[in-house]
Amino acid sequence: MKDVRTRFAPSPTGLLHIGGVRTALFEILMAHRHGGQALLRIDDTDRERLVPGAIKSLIEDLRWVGLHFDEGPSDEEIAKADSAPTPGTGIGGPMAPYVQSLRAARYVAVSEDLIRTGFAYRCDCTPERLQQEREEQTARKEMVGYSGYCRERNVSAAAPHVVRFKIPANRPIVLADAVKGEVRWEKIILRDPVLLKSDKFPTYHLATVVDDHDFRISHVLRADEWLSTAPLHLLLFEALGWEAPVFAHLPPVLGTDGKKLSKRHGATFLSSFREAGYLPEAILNFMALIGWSAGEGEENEIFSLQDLTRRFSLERVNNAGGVFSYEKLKWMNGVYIRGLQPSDLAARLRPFLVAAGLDVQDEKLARIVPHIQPRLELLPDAVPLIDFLFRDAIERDMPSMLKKGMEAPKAREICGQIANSLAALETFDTASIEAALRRVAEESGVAGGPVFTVARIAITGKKVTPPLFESIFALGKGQSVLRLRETAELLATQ
RNA sequence: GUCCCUAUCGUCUAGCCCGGCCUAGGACAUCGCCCUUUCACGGCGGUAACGCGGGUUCGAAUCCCGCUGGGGACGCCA
Repeated sequence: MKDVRTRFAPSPTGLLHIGGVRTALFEILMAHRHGGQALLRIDDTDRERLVPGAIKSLIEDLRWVGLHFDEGPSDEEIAKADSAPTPGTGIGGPMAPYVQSLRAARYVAVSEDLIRTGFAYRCDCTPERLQQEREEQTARKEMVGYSGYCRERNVSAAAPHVVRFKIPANRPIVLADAVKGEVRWEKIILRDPVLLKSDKFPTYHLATVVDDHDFRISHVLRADEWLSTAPLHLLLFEALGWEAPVFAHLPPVLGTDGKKLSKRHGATFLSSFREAGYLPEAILNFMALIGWSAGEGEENEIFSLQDLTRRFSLERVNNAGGVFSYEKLKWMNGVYIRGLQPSDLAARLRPFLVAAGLDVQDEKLARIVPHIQPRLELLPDAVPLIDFLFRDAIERDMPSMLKKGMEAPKAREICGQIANSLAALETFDTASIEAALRRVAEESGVAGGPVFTVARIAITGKKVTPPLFESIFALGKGQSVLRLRETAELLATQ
């Protein structure tokens, strides 16, 4: 396959949705698999729904998740298109501009061509008139859509108007979709859709066709919901005398109830996942698996972006929609966390610890990270596990310490003994700490388990913690001894 | 109402195009056991699916038809 070029064309109306992440991923996988380019195009033709700063956040989100486009809007373009731009987010490319509002004149020119060649016409029907038509059609249980009233009226270009495409009657259409296979329409359901709005901006239909042609897009990968408008797009390519790209309609990402994934199902914005402590690598891997699979003989499910790029194929894209499982994503996030270099994990953990109000000390963090690594699914899971390292005062779960026959006086004695033997240690490392604790257990005639529980709660305050000896090592000798003595005093008053 | 897409364990899916190797494989979740100083990780094992009805065929998850279920589209939104 030659000159593969794909595009991701979000509209700057808000934050990047997780479903959009999958589309963007597939665009990139497809292009890069074949040595081509993936472009980012900003579809800002709906002037009413524009959200200031949205272009910037879209690009930042894509960058954070590890999706890097080869061409896209430059800083200058973003500055022109977005009332709240941030320099440094631009991408740039040889076919600028990549923002549709900056190409507005091009769409007007194409729509004029279409009128001239008889494929389109001006229409000045009022919204009220259209509304009325729709109501009547609904009442008659007919297909709703524009009647074609202005088709032969030769509406003047001077007055406010829209430009509509003339849908040919009874014209069968066949789409050779790269994932759905051959899709046929005996007749087209759409009724003379608007190409150019009265504000002279194009609708999606016109803009996407013109741009996919102008940017030499070879493969259009887009969500399933676009399938029903594909005949229109095919007709437009034909009317314009342009070769249509290959279409590939991607199966939808669904919520647990089988409906399109939305806020009701939980977090859907990519930024929410970032804030919840998901790793970009895990998100990408997981999203790839909704709608795509490696195929027969492959039982592994963990794929880096590079693996995915090497293996991706439209043929292996599924037809049916898939439910987004937060549970499985979490598991996969844990897999990726476990695969991180401890220093890397520490760096990713840091902001979450700080956000939780902890006074993070990097040496302690570095000591404990390898031991919490297999215990994390989400980054913030670390907070309750290691907050004892970064607080001066801790709350102690005394009821859990004094369980299963462990009496307060005995616990107090154990705390004292451990404090003494830790204090006496010359080399303070996990091996010597372990030896010391085991010795205390032996001398006090109590099994290791109960002794460790006493120590654990005395030092960390909790019954669920990282491994004890490593925790003590990370905390440090001074603080550990201090906490044991504090606990002994606490127990004296019990 | 019209049109289009779709249908394998609770979930993601392999297998389907090229019928027999499928007593339907893997993963998440779940249950049990092992490991173990807590909690995890890890290991082992279990429960669990071809939507229904007709064909075609010696033989169908795989091919054909119908039904049903689910989703989407029918905007001067994308």
